[in-house]
Amino acid sequence: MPQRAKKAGTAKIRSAAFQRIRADHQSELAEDYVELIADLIDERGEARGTDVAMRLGVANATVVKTLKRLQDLGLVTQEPYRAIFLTGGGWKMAEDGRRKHKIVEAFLLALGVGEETARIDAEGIEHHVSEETLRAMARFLARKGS
Amino acid sequence: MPQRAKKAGTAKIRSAAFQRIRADHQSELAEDYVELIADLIDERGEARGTDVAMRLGVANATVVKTLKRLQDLGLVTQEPYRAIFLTGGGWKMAEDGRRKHKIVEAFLLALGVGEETARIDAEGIEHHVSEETLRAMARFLARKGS
DNA sequence: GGTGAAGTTTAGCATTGGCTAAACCTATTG
DNA sequence: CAATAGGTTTAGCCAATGCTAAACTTCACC
Repeated sequence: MPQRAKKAGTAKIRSAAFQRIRADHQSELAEDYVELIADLIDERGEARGTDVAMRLGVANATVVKTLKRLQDLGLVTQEPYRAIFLTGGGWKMAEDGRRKHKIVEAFLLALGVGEETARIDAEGIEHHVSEETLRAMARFLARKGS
Repeated sequence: MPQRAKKAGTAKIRSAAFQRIRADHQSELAEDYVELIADLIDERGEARGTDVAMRLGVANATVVKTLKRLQDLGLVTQEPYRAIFLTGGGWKMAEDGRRKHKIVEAFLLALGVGEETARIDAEGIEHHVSEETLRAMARFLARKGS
């Protein structure tokens, strides 16, 4: 007794996009953390919770809680009251994030977007671009650069 | 007693990006809902909770709960066991989302990204592009089209 | 008009990611 | 080597978003 014809197939395909976005959001925070920790280690030799909290704009306690989760995920290691380190997996994720970020930001700049905006938008976009889109952006940059 | 020189200004600017992303995430779900409801109303005259749930790929109960919040936000109206309607503000938000989505998707296609990927990526990206970036994308499309 | 299937809501639970306040280490400095 | 300031963690709260299972409406059909 369908009140209407159901485009079931369409619905399923559509929902896939939303499901991917929800999954992305889950990893997004993790990526932001490890990327930031990697930056801090590179910049100043170590990453402290307070610095992470400041740069992310959240409270200290929030960082502690999230780091616990990241530790469970095998991305970081940590002793109480000590600096934060990345595991192999953590570094891999951080590098991947930086790679995406660089491409997206460079691409936006090449598109004519201002520096400040490019950096901010890249931060939001980097977690939602597929490899295919990244390749297209890289292609654009190569063409433009030549 | 700084163990190191603090680039306080940089930290503040950086955290702004993350704070915007967190804010974006809050409105993101709302936008997805109203956009989807608008689509359903246009396509078939009314939006039912079940359809929304199916297309988003979440459980029915989740939709009910979220719609309650959207109602509090003044975006939708609803009577129990009845279809869902958008308020003026809801329509405005939906239109804005569709506008962004269209630009981003068309832009990705113009970049050479495949249809399927363009649609999925656009869904994720549309909530994170500034007006400035949208203008740059529109400019690109205009140039390309001419 | 009664009945049953489909759609909707309620209830109750889990997880994530925020917060503040208080307790707790660490390490510089006097 | 004690005091103390600053960094870190714990405890306990809240809101949002997801779920399943059970209760409740609606409506089409007999």
